[in-house]
Amino acid sequence: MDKDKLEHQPVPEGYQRVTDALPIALVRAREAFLMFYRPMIAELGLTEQQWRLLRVVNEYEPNDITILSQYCGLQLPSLTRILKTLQRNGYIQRRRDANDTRRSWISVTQKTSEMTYHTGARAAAIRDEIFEQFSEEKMKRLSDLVNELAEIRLR
Amino acid sequence: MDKDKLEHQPVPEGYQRVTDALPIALVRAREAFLMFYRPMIAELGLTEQQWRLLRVVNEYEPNDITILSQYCGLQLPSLTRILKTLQRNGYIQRRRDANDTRRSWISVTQKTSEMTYHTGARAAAIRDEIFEQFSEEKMKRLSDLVNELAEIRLR
DNA sequence: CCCATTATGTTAACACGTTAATTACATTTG
DNA sequence: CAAATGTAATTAACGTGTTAACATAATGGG
Repeated sequence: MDKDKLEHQPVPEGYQRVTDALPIALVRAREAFLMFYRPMIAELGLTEQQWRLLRVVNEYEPNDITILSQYCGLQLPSLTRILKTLQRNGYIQRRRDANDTRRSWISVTQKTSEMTYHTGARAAAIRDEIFEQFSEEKMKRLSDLVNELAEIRLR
Repeated sequence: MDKDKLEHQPVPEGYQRVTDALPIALVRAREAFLMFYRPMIAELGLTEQQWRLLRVVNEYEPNDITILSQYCGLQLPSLTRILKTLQRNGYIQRRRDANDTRRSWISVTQKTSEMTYHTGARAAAIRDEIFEQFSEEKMKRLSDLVNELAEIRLR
């Protein structure tokens, strides 16, 4: 290989500058967005993933762990751990499926229903605060594109 | 999906359905995108974060750890660990700043230059494959929006 | 100069991400 | 119906994410 070229960092045909890399931008965007919610989630004594899972279960209960995994963007091994913690702390409950004993049905407890209800207004206020810096219209355009990207698959 | 569940779960004014939540969509989009690169990164024997960091250092070397942290979207404690591993495996080198001994200057080794050079074409091919499912034009629109969102800040 | 303050990392502790292997049960097939 | 295959969830092992505490070095106002 031509060592002189490397000293000036030549790039092959089609090389993409790393600063254009989408995954990094996605991580940073998520980070900036979540920053607004962290104080609230921390006050509840939850992690961001626990909060995410509880909101999903709250809306789509009862449901099995595989489906929850897809809705939350959390992998099964993570979910196993998180559910264990949340069950221990009284946020969720599980029940074995009678016909297929491999499966469990997950649902929230009253504690979670109440928490979700009472934090709703505050979460909405935070969202409005975000809209002041990033309009609802832009957010809509972004969501559509992001959701579409989330659908692409390796062939 | 049973949207009537909320009958027994009234929602406050302004409540946002969790399936509309942007952070989850961002995670899933990143996941879908990265799926195309995982085989290549795995073959190199690197993790996704190590790969990300090496690409950044390769383009912006030498640089200090705090700046790298910002460019990569990796936090300092993570970077400390990753740099330790990468240095042990001969991918990067560090040098103390003479004027400010707290700081380190990170740069790549020849091993990394060569790797980056040789994988450039394959990475470009993967990107083209992605463009078949998600056009370059959409990608541009998405990147712009995502980068703008990444700039918002808590006041 | 000196002390308080600020800046650059590192360490520690615990939770999550990722892959592979495993367990246990269900379903299909020969 | 038994063997093979597939599926739901867990476990294990290791790396990363996140927060707080820490160590050390630079800096700026008395």
